[in-house]
Amino acid sequence: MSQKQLGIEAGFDPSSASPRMNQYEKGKHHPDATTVAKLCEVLGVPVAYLYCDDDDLARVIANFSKVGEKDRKRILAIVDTVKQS
Amino acid sequence: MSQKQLGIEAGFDPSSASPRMNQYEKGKHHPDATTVAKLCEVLGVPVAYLYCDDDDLARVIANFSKVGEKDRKRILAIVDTVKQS
DNA sequence: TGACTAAGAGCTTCTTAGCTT
DNA sequence: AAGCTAAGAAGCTCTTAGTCA
Repeated sequence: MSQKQLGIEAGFDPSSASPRMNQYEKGKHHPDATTVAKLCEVLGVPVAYLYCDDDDLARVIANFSKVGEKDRKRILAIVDTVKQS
Repeated sequence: MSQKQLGIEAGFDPSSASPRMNQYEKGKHHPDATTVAKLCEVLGVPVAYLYCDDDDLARVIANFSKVGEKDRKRILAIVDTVKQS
């Protein structure tokens, strides 16, 4: 998928979708939270995944919604063993 | 902790920390990603947690770094059973 | 066709100077 | 002290117009 096409599918004005996406990808400008959410939806990635710098946690975020109900409950049972402060 | 104090600890100019934080909390203005990261660091919350609208996944994100090494590996083993596309 | 960039119009936030509880 | 707001200064992005491979 081209930069331009991704922007168009995220709802950008088609006439400026190409430079806009390029400015984001090259780090010249930064998309706001709403724009990030739209791009993630098009790409099928959870927004939280982008804001995660722990590789292990990133794997969990990316796949949590794809595991079965039983496995989700097993994971929740594990994290719920943590003592709340 | 006061709004002002939180902003100061995140590195804002003390003379404008109070209105800035208030504008964020009341939704008048929106902090950029760098600012969000600093505020999360002060609050001890993973940034990914804020960008998560799935309550179950939010619990996992909030506590993943607090479970023991053995349990982290158990969780990773579960999510790694998902077939990659 | 697709990736990329400069420059300015337009829009947003940050700061100042307050008021209110 | 803490929460909150208006309004302008300061800063950023979005659009236009274009180049390069």
